[in-house]
Amino acid sequence: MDTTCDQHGSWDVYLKSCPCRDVLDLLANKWTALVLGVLAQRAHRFGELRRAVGGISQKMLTQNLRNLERDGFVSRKVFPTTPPTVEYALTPMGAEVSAHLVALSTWSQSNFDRIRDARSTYDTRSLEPVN
Amino acid sequence: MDTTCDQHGSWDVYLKSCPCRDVLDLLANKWTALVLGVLAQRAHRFGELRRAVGGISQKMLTQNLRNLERDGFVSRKVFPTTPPTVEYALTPMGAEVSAHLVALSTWSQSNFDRIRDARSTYDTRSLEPVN
DNA sequence: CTGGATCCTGGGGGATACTG
DNA sequence: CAGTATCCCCCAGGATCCAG
Repeated sequence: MDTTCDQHGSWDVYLKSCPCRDVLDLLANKWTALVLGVLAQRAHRFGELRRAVGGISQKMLTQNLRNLERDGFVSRKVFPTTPPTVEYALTPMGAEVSAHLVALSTWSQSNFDRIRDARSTYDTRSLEPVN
Repeated sequence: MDTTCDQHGSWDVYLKSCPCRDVLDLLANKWTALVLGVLAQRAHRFGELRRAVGGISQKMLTQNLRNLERDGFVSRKVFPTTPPTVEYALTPMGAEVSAHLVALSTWSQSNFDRIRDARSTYDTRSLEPVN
């Protein structure tokens, strides 16, 4: 069928309705790599995290953290102080994935020059007619 | 400033308007990991690719392939046959990133059981009041 | 077969205001 | 400080039709 993959605990993410698509969607999210990347350095409080990930809105950060917490990538510890203190950290499982994601964002940083070149090549090429 | 990062060819993806955010957005896309994952096995024609990545629409596949081609991750070779034949393949740079992305989707597959557990724990916990 | 062009809807995601 | 709730807009993305 379409949704079952197989019965032995192995899934094929290339199938349309494979349940682990959810996980991949979460990990391959606009913000996830950055959030987990920051948490990979050390635990952060909410406001810290918000400032460390430039441009993320409060709503999106909350939403992402909830999802990451639900799937077991992030732990949320509340200290009953006033004003409230909440600390987010990676779980062991979160550390595993963050390694891959950090590799990705690091790669993007250090290879951006090659990509700029590729873009300008592509853009100029699409202007010239067949020559 | 906010957008410049530094002047020596190094960028900080954690800054709001860092240009390599574009790249990360492309790579951390719902479909990119799957498309590059399929192409990592061998070159594919458009229809093949569409069928290999279950659930992707023709529009999204085209769009993704254009972006991936523009940034130099995928090559597009047209054979002047009738009906037209177009073959997509990874560039060397595409092979580099696909390695990271494949690692990610593979991880999602093989650890989905742990995530299922984390979810059910989270869901049942949120039902119980403080005990 | 490989796409481009169009129409249209759902929800992603920002801004703002309010609570504990 | 760390959220939740609401309003609302915009566009990602599916469906459909058409073309080389």
